[in-house]
Amino acid sequence: MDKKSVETSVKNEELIRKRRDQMVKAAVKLFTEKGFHRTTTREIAKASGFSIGTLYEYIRSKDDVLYLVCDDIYRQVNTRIKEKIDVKGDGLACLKDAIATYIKIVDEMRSEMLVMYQEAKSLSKESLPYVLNKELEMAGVFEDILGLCVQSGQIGLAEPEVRFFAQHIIVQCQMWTFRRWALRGYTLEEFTQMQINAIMGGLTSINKAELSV
Amino acid sequence: MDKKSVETSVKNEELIRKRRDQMVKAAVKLFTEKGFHRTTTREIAKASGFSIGTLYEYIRSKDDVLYLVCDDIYRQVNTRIKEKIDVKGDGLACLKDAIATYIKIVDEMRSEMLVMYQEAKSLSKESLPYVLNKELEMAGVFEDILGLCVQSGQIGLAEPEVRFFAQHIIVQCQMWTFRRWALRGYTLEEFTQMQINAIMGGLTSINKAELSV
Amino acid sequence: MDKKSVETSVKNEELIRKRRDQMVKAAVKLFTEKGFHRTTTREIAKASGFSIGTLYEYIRSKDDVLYLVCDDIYRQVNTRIKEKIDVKGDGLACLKDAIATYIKIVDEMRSEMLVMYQEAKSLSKESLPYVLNKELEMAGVFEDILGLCVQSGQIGLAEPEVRFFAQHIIVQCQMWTFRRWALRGYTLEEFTQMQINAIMGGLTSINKAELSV
Amino acid sequence: MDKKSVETSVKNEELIRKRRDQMVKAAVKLFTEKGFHRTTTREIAKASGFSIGTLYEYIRSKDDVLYLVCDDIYRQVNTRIKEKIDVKGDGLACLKDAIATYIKIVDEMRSEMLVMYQEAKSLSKESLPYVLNKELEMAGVFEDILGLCVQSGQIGLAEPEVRFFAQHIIVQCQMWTFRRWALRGYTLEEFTQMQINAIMGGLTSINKAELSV
DNA sequence: GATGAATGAGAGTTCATTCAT
DNA sequence: GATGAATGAACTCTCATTCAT
Repeated sequence: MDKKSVETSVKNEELIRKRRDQMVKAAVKLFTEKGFHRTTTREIAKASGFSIGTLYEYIRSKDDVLYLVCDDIYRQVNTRIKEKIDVKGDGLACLKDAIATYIKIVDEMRSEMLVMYQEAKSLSKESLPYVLNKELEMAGVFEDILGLCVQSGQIGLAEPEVRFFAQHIIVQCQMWTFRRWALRGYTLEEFTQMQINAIMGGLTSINKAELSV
Repeated sequence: MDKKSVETSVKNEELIRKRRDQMVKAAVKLFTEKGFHRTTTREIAKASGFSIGTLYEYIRSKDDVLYLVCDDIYRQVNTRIKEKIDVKGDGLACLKDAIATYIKIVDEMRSEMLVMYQEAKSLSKESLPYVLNKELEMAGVFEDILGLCVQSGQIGLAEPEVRFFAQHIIVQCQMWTFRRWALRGYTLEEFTQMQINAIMGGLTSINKAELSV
Repeated sequence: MDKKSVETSVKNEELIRKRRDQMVKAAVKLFTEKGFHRTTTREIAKASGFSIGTLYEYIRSKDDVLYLVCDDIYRQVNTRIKEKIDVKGDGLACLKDAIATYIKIVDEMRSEMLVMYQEAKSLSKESLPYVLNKELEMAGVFEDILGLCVQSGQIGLAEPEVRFFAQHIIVQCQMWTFRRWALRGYTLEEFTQMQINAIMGGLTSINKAELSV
Repeated sequence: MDKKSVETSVKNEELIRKRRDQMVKAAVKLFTEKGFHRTTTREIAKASGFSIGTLYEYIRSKDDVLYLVCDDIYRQVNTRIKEKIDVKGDGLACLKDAIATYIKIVDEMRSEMLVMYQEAKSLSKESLPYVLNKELEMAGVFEDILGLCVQSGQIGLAEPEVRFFAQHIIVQCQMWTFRRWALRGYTLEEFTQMQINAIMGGLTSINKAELSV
């Protein structure tokens, strides 16, 4: 299931892309302000710059809008990650860079990601797994980097621990969006530094910690 | 603003407590299944065991139900925390216990907490700060424990770092609810152990980590 | 159909009178402020100083309250008219006095009468004729006075004209309630004087007027 | 604030006019039968010939219907008055004609005006002044005619008396709607003749009357 | 392809009335 | 006689969706 899977009565692919861009942009703005359920399709159409009739030429239902929004956001996030994060060289250095980079991406796409985390639960039974999969794909990057560290002997983690740690890291970075209210006092730089310390510290000292538990 | 602040036309306090318990229990179940917006007041009334008219004798609007749900959950979580977490003795040992205990509470109240994190954004402008405050109160417990560690010289953190770390810990523990889909492979015990390793490792090695960054 | 016709489950007549007085007083106040339909039975009960359950011990339905209110108002108006208006002596002088007196009564019972004229249409099919009858009874007083004038030869009106003129007079006096917004500029005295001039002028000159038409 | 001030989600002005005509016509009928409060929006929609959804495309709330009804009635009344009443020539003759004409208009629009006088009180705080203003506008026509009489020396009235007398006349004419139940015995012609006698007699004899009071 | 008027199921909420206590 | 919790029919209003133009 991918972007094309949302059926359309319009044939011109170029136009579809254009209209959906307008739509997603408008929807993210509206969902950010008032949430998915409190936003009406009329509002989405109006903010997109076309009529309600036209909106329904490019989607089958309001749920499709949410799906397109989530899909678009993941697309962007993944693109940026692939552009900016290289999985090679020194494992730990690579990880540190990746964390900083990912937090920066999270910061740039703050509203979008917040919308996604708050509304994803409203996705249809069919769309949700697809979206969660994209999230796992993203986690994969961190798993790869952690794998690099393991391979080079920098850290000692079994496979299940690697998977867990990737999630651990992602959640910490995303916290910048969903716990914003509790982090008002910190700048992006401070937050980044503290997260790197906390995460990487935890990682490198696991063996010692395990002994002491 | 506390529980009593939601106005009622019913006067019998005992009855109010009873009916609201029924209501909150029913609402949590329904919100878990289909979310706040997709649940109708009629469904809440029915699941509570009384009529729609009776429901509205105990609340003024649907939003009140959400508020009562959040309020009730925090009340329970805080009660359990105060019952089970002692802030005294060896700081690090205390912290380890606290993490394990908190994760256990999170696990027991999984549905409730999930509902809260997903729907809190729908709270009214007046209720939201109240609820966020309860969350900060909860974070306070971890700040206190970290303070204990700092005092005893077990870890070296400045005040802002303490506040940050408390949030860091809370988010990691709560992850057991909102990232459940990504943690299917782990038992509660495994998850707890890994989090303790990750968090406490990170903590004790911060000085070292800072040097190496 | 009279006051007693509104059935009660309470037997003590004294109590019935007392409770209904409270009720009517409260209802007039509320109906004045927000109209019959926008006033709830709960509000009436509360303003009356007893519970909703008690309210329904003294009425069968909300409509009964309106009936009791109208009935009570007519009772008061008629009592005052009978107290203060004498149908004897010089016809025209008597009429002039009656007009002034009636306007005074209208002024004293402004809110009550306004409520009645605005809400009477909501009376049940059975109550309305009864209330309208009371109004005709009131008009009867003016018919009697006009009869006095005719008998003494002061004015020359046939019977149908007498009936019409009584209505004409009553409407002009009541105008002080229902056209208040258009009469803001006048004092009660000015209004009274102008009405007397207008009405009595019309009356005494009818023969002449008829010729000129 | 005029007809257009009631917001619509429909853009086609022609259609708005048409639908609102249907709506007002239906509403007047229903309000006449059962009053504003006892009429439901669904009934209005149905009687208008469209669905409840469509009704709400042309109004924002039920109150708007009442406003549109009142506005429409005044529009019609004023149009007819301007068509049929000329303020020129012999003052008294003009006045006599105006009274007869206005009573005829009142008779033609009996139900409409009755609705208005009974329900206007339910208009919103913003609409009421607008509607009362229209009524004063109407009174202005009679003030002008009376002014004509004063100028030509046919009657001797000061300005405040002129304003009062205009109200006096209007109320007498409208009485044909709101006191119908008391005027059953008279034909329109009889009523008209009697009112002309009563009003014009009062008017022309005022100087004389004042002396005798 | 684009439009927007029309639809009606369904949502939240109110309130007159009842009846066990 | 008094109380007030419970009831549910009925109300106003919304909004996703369709389809003729």
